[in-house]
Amino acid sequence: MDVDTRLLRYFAVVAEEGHLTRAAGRLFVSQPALTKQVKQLETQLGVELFTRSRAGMALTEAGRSLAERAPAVLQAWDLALRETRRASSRAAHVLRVGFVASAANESTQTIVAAFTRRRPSWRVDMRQTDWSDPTAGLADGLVDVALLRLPLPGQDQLRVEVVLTEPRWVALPSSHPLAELAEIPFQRLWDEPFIATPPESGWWRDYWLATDERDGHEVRIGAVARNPDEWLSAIANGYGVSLTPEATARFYQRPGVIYRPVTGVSPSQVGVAWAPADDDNQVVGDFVRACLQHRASPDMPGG
Amino acid sequence: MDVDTRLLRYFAVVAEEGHLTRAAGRLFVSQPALTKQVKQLETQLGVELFTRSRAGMALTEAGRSLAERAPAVLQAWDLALRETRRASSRAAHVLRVGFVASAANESTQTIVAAFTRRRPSWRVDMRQTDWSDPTAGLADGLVDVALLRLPLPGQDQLRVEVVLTEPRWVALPSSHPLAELAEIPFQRLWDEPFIATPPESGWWRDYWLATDERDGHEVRIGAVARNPDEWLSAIANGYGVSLTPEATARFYQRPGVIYRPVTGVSPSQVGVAWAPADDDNQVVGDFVRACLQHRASPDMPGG
DNA sequence: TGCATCCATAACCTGGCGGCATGGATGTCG
DNA sequence: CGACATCCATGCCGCCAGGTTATGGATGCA
Repeated sequence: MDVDTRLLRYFAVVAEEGHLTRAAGRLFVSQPALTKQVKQLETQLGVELFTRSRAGMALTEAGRSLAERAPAVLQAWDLALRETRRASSRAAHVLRVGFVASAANESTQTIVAAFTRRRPSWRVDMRQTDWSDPTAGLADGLVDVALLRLPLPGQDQLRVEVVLTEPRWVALPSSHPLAELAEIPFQRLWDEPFIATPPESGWWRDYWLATDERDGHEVRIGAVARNPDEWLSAIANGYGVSLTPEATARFYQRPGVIYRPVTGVSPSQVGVAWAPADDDNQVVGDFVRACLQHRASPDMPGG
Repeated sequence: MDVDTRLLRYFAVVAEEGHLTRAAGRLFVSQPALTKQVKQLETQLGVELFTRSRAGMALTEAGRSLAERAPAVLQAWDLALRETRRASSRAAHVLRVGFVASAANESTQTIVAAFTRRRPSWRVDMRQTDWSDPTAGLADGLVDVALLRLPLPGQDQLRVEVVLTEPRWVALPSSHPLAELAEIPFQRLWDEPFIATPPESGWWRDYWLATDERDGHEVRIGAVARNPDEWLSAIANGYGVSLTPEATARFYQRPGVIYRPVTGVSPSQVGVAWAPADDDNQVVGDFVRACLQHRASPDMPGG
């Protein structure tokens, strides 16, 4: 008998939540859709997985059994998926490089050029992810190596080398009163609403809100942005301000948004990261070396 | 990303066969359907799995990677499926007993009655499968224990106890010339067309065609039947004759079909079988004991 | 009694899967 | 050299299954 892994994911979430309605929310589908899917799974299996009540959905014995084993199925598929994609890019001499918007700056082209000199037969496939995944797809095996903003959650599961360090600035609506200052003490921003990355990004979100550097002061979220366009629009609309790497000031000029240096917040770093499984991967190694070479002589592309 | 396990099965078969057309045959789908499914899998993965040529489909590197891991996914799902169903019937105090049509005879009710005396709180769920699966669902984990016709393919992966032995008879169209004999030497049937079980039943099919007892004589297939109704119709229609257990003569009387003893073919056995994993399952054990008790005193249901 | 919170059901729309028929490429054989 | 066989791909169509919105039914709470 066949199943769609989607059904198993649905089931797993419902089992975990214990509520159809809440699970539907987490899965971004309507509650009737989930009702039908769960029912269908039960029909296909010929087994009751939940006992329904107004209080929610409780697992039956059979449901518990499935809930125990479904994750293994999903993981097996996930592994197959990642390894297949990895094999594909490898065979095509394509290095998949993930990056988050804020990590891409002038250095990127220099690094890629240096890598291409080391591996002339290889092509670099740059893949940008939105800010819900600070690992830029590395954690999911979607890329072989990634240019990231440090620090980030899950960092200790990855190999990381620092490529460069730069101060954090702030982006403000150009009409903002503080825009008149040439340089802004962070404390002056404590009561401003901030534009935040999505909650899925974990404490990376907190890092860019600098929650640790507010002396206990509560942070106000003015809006959530998943990518530079949403972010720039939110700021230009006056929904809030946002810390950002200095390089952003050069890369994302837009009417209505201005950038200012900030004092009183720690600097940010760009790092190159890869999976421990690729420690012996010479191609990944060459890309990392290209990054480190850049670190040594950032102004000399031919370095 | 989600997949239907069906897609993975399709892929695995195509990978194994190396030919879309042949794989389609094995999977009982049309070749265009397979073409589309494989393409879709490739699109979803964003990866080429095969290199097409007029000679067939050859796996790419990525395809090989997937072909290595897909079986693990399918097995994980298969295990989850079986264990869930097992948990369900166990929790409901239901013993799932599989049987093939020809194995069910007078003994069945006696055995079930004896089991019920041993386990009054348990219900027996009798599940008949068609003749494409001689294990009556035991191999697929659809049942906990099965009443089968021995011998059968895969027998050595199962625990088996013989319940009874009976001669094989032949079923003929009533208008058949040989019907006038009170007893038919098997050799007289060598040139008759035979009704066969489906090919999926493996050499169980050959056993009921008695291919080993024809002295090398080629067997003629007159029709294929998956269940008693198809079988009786085929015989009544004159498509062929068929060996069958003696008990069938009592259970499946129908106008146009007669039964005669046959000399020169080995007898057949009814066995009870269970999965080695259930060696310590006391409920399965009780059912087996009920069968063996029946073997000791078949005429005394209370025995 | 009115409201909130669950899950189930109904009606509807759409996309995907399967089938058949057919096309295109490429060896093989008379 | 042309007819044929053998692959896989494509176009078209019917149908089902998944999703959505709106609504109903049961139950606990203020």
